[in-house]
Amino acid sequence: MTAHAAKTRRPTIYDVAERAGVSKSLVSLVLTNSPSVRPAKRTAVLAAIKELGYRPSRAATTLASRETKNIGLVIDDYRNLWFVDLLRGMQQELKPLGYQVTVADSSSADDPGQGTVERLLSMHLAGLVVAMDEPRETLATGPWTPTVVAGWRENLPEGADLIANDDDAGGRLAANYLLELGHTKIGHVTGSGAAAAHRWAGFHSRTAESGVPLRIWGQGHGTTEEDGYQAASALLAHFPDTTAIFAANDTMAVGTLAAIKARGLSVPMDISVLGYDNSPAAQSRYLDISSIDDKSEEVGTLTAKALMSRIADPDRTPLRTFVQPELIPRGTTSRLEPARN
Amino acid sequence: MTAHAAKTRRPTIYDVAERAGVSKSLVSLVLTNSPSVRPAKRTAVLAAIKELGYRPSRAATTLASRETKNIGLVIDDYRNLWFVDLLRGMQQELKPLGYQVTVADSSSADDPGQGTVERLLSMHLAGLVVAMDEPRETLATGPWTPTVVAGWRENLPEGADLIANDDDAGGRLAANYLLELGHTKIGHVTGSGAAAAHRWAGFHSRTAESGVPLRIWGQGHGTTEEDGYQAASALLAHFPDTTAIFAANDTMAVGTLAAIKARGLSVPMDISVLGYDNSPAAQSRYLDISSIDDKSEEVGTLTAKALMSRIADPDRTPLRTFVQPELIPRGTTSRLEPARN
DNA sequence: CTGTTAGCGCTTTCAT
DNA sequence: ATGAAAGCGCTAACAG
Repeated sequence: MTAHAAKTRRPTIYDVAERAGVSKSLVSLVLTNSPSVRPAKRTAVLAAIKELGYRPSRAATTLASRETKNIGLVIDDYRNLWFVDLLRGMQQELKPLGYQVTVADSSSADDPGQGTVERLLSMHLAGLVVAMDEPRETLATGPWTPTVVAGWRENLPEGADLIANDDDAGGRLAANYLLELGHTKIGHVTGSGAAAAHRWAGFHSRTAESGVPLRIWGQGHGTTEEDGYQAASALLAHFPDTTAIFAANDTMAVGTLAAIKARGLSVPMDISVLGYDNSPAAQSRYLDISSIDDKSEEVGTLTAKALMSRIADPDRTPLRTFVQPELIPRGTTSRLEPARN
Repeated sequence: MTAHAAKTRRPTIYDVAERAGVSKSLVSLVLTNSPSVRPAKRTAVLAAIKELGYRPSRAATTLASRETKNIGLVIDDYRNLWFVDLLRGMQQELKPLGYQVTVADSSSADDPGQGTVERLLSMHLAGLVVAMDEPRETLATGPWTPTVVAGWRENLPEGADLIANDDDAGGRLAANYLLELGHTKIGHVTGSGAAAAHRWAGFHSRTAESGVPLRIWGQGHGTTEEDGYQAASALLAHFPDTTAIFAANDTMAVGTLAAIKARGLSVPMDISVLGYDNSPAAQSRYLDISSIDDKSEEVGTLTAKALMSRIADPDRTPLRTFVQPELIPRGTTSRLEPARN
């Protein structure tokens, strides 16, 4: 903008029209990339826009056009990095179509969950993606906004699609892997939440098939690193001969690592540790944690597709899609040494 | 909403008024919490709102009231967790005032940086907070939106306030600490970016004062864990007698830890490692990395205050505020054993 | 206290 | 190809 741009009110489409010597409608036409605008006029308008530092008002545009290209993504905590891949997957699918996604975390709202959704919903969203474990209650999203739930399976809003990583299968994958490695004194540190519950269920069902008893700790508690540390510490205190521990998520796996270190044992020589999420922490060169990849990015692209298809056909029957997780072996797991035990 | 809620258009203030048997203005009054509404009418309106599943249109509200209570926060990557504390600090100050903050990451925009800001700016923001290191260019924010830059000091938009952690002081703090611990063979792994540059400068100025030469690695490269690993590996390959390494950030410190482990050395017995940011990784019970706390939350509250004061007085002279960092000693640093060397 | 009347900035027919 | 006019849903004076 030019130097004389005083700190006056922000320019409107009228200012641009006047400066370019055209009508407001013409400006609107170039704004929407209408092909039926003479090049000369178009450049004149573009020039005026630049000179004035004009930026269309999103509010006015939304109001007038009665639709937005915005889709909202609700997560529960920015520190749960799994949403980053989810987001990337969504963007990949959505950006070419001109949509933008706005993310909001519910933890910062006064009213956990509902407040954030409320706020997002008030902006004429084209669609809503809910990605939080443990929603306090069923979300009242209203029937006007296509919504898909990513990664959580309880209390789905009516009519919403569900796209999630198959935590049950992931749990079985984990159990199978540890069993194949020869472990039979197996522990599991878990916590609250639907995801943890399913991982546990899958894990348990597989170990049960092999007649291997499970040492479980952490039920009803949180899923932070500290929770993982506490649960693993307790587990090891009660069952010192444990040779493998499956943690409900990578963060808890780090806590488990701390608990093992605190007992003076080493990983994976004494105890194997397996996490879940294939988070940045697991991928860390230093931590190098064996983990189950929940394919968040794929969940993201499928979520986006579900959204698009529901926008096209609001009445189609709700989807229930489960993405198969994948085991990523790394440095924290190893075959049980015959020597031990 | 009731079961008969057909999938029709979303209800407007008119529908609510009609259902409650009042005028549109009255509905608007209860929406804005006007005290001059009779309780009976108010409850009637509230009931109608609930029954209809009505949600005010943000676009219309914004357009009509000519102001929003929205402030935007631009970051460069959701994985850079430092923004979480910044955000918390801002929220703490802003929420009581009724403002909400919308965060957007520039990495997901086609046009890095500018695209995101552009989008944010188009929504009648009450204020804008820019929190990214290494902006490609000066941001054209326009004079209509009060903006404050948090944590970065180059290429400030004209008229913007600056609130940042004092990286120079932090660097000096780091050097002083390592020196006090008795280290004299000191290394530094750094990377690109203004923050890293200042940390390095401060660190260097302090070691120089004590006549201690510095082994520096990583200039011009990135600041990821892998970058930290590479830089630290190279540094140690050239100067195997190094006893302490200061990393430009915690992530690089983790990479440094990996490099040290790869050489078969241990921390802090053989080498002390000091990070910067006091990130969740540093605070991890398992990693337990000594670090410099950049007081992001405080930067956040000051940022919010700067924003509020500028909204009140758009013409006040730009602030340049530096927050003093604090050293947090943890398990990765220790006094140099007299035995060694 | 409550209803009426103007717009907010922009998109959209509909003419020209 | 371009201009005129009519709203989008809501707030904000003003009257009653």
